[in-house]
Amino acid sequence: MKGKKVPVSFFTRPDVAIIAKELLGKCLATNFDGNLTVLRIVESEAYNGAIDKASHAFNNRKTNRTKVMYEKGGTAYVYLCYGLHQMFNIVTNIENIPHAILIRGGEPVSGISIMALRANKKVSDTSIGRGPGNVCKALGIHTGHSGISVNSEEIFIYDDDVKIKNKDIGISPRIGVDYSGDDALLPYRFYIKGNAHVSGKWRK
DNA sequence: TCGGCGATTAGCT
DNA sequence: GCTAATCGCCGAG
Repeated sequence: MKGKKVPVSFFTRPDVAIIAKELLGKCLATNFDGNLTVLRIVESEAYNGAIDKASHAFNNRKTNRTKVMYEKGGTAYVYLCYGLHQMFNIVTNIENIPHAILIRGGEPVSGISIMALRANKKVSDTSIGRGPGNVCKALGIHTGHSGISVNSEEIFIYDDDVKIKNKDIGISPRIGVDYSGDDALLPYRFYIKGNAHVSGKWRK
């Protein structure tokens, strides 16, 4: 791996949408059992805590599952959806403010053959890392990793100085959150335009 | 304690 | 385009 780890202070800043946008182009790496796998983040979504109906922590809802979102920025929040897909989020802001960023898509950078094996796909398959469930499958992340730091030995983010130009960044409403009324329209999804590893699928 | 449902995906048609 | 798969979470009772 080349480049430097993103410090925890990157995630403890107050504006979750800016952090989500700045994550584009950075690398998300996992290192389980000596198997290093890396995806470059190409799609992300911001969840704005207590005032965001689409967030699990809306209205400061705090349960056994969501309590991880109240940790300080830089903590991983992983949960199971539809009984079979795991979603990987990064908690942001300071302690007790439950902001989070969902990683929705990534381009394979390193450990590609391992990721293909985990996903039961070919190395050339661009659907590895496209969609939040696939990101977790490729990187080997599961709900047991919820609560650990994203600046740890097992999971970390690093910056290898790949710069994404503003004109190459697309912004849109979030996917799959129709149930959240007006908040479903918020422009909290960020992606790299034209990248093959961005999930383009819209619900309904 | 119980029952409905979800920040989705893959595989058909 | 449509839908089954599949199970932990959470609010109601």
